Amino acid sequence: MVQSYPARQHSLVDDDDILLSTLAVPRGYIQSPQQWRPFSDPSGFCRLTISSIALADLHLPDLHASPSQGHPNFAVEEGGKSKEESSSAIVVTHSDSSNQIADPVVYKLARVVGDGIYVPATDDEVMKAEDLIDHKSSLHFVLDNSQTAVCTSNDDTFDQEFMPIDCEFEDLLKFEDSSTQGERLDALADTTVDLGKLNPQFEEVTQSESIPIDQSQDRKQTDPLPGSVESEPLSTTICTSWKPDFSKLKGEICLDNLSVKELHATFKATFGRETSVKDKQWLKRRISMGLSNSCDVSVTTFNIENNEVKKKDKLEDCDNTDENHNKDSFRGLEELNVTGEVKFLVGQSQTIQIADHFSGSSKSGQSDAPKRDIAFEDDKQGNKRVRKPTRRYIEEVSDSDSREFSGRQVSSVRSSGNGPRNQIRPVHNIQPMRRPLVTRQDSLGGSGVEIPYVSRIRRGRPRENFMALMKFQPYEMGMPARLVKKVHDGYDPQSNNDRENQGLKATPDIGWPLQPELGEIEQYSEQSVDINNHSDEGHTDSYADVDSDENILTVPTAKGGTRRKHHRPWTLSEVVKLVEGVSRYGAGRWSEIKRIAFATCSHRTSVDLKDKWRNLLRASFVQLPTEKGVQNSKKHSSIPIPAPILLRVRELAEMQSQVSPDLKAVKFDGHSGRNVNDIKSGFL
DNA sequence: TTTAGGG
DNA sequence: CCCTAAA
Repeated sequence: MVQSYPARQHSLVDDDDILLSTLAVPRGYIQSPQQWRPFSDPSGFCRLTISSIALADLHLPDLHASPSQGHPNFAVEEGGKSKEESSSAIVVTHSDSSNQIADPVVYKLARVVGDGIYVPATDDEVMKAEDLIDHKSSLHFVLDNSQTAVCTSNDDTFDQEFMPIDCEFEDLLKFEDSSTQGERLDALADTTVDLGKLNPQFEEVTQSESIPIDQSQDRKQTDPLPGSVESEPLSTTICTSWKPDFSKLKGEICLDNLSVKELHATFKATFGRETSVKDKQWLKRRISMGLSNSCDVSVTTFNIENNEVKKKDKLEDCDNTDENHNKDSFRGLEELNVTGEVKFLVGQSQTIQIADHFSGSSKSGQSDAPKRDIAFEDDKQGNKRVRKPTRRYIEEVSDSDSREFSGRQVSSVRSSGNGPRNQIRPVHNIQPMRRPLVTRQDSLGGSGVEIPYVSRIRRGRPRENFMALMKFQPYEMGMPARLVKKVHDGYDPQSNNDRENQGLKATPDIGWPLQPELGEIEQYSEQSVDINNHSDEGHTDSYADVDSDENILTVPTAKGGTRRKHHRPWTLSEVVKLVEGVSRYGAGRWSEIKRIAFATCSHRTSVDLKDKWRNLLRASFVQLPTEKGVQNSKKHSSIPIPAPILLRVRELAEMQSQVSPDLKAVKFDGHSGRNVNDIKSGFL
């Protein structure tokens, strides 16, 4: 199948061009002209992956090296009209003269010609760009650690970029139960960086240790939250008027020491709005979330120093709640619509600290040893520190939980799994309350030996959801230059491969640079989060173990019916992601799309994507004529696909000439002329 | 292993 | 979604 669209964007993000493509620019640094959509990732960095521009000679490490001290001004200007044109972009950065510590790196301009060749910008272009930048102050932001950030707010889609909220992490989100919230919040204030959670390899190591026997008890010993936790922030937050004032957020924040009043101030600085909540814990938690922007690295380590863990008693809380905390961060995201600029700022400070934390000891965070050390330091301080439940553990627990939900006890042994997942799946009837040691039965020698399932080392490709983990590990981005360099040099040959796949790629490949025409659809990325929440809420538990055994064939649905276990309805956000993926990579590059856009979805194989696309295609041509809104009348149980998305699908299909002739016939019925602009006006 | 296509 | 052929 022939796909032809201008300057395939992915040429910018392909592995070979890491340096070119993974420019990590603190969010907020880029004024994005209409058609350019910077990537962003939860750590707060944007990846500039613009269809027609590229940055050459980037000193990526340098950019990271001085995160919180000062940044180069960074500006993007658009010179051409359409992205098809060979020369449409100019990118200029220059040192911020107002800040001595400003990053001295000067980024060169480059253009990407249609065929993907990078062409250094001419002096003329550079000058032109600089001129623009100098005279249009709106084009660039001056973001110091203490200066005002200009918010791109609603005219931009920064706020609505895809966040990897759904999929696996959704599951995690749902896994918590309300009884844990109070404690989580408590723990948050002194949470420590949970490395293990962030690094599967670390998991492998640590899981051989004892595992928290009783998780739920610990959770309950803290006081519950004031009931407003989930609802309060929701009500007021709208991103359009969202303008945080970072001038109040300086460097390190120790939320612990703040009074309620100060917390309020911080809150406002963080979220750009007032809060009436007086609960200190809540405030701290909220702010932390806002600041941490879903980075799993626990927020409130803001002033952690030298691996010092302040209160070890709370550490234990943290043990049991870090995953919840993690979820919470996400939930915070969903609710608060926390976006961009906050992330960035905090991403910076966080990054720095974490980098400090690790510099020297863990090259890129991939090797076991350093991490183990760090984690065990905690152990030393906290005597009998209960092992943190690792991500996998959580997954397992949720597995067993949902099994119980569906009224089945799974004791079967899958001695020889057919999929990667089976390799790491413990087979015991896992219950949070009683589980001395997780083992799995192995088929070694056919004798069904029980071994700590931890000991099995992942082979071959890393877990797909590994990237999800890596994503929330901003320290990768903030590593001192030398460390980053190591990565690039393939410092550690052993994990070099992994590193390429996860370390470098995972961090940037998170969001989608949205294309202009897709502006409308972006609406749904946000909305879809809601949809996910609401529609899935009821039976999330059932989903939690979706990637578990096939033993369970059906799951009860909210409506009382049953659904096949392995059928997970596509959420709107997933659909949007898919559409985006297709638009970027082209239909057919399913594995690419899978890897990039659905990195967090361990389900949704590339085949699934393909299938879904096929369906979408069909749907788009079949029901497009029915005009907007009407298609909701479908009796289908699946979610209705909003017309704009379908239109987009059709567009893409036509663009990539993958429209089957018979479908094509349908499309000529008066609406075919509609272009995206029409849609926009019609819908927004 | 990935993709395309049928079931 | 699953399965399989083909690349």
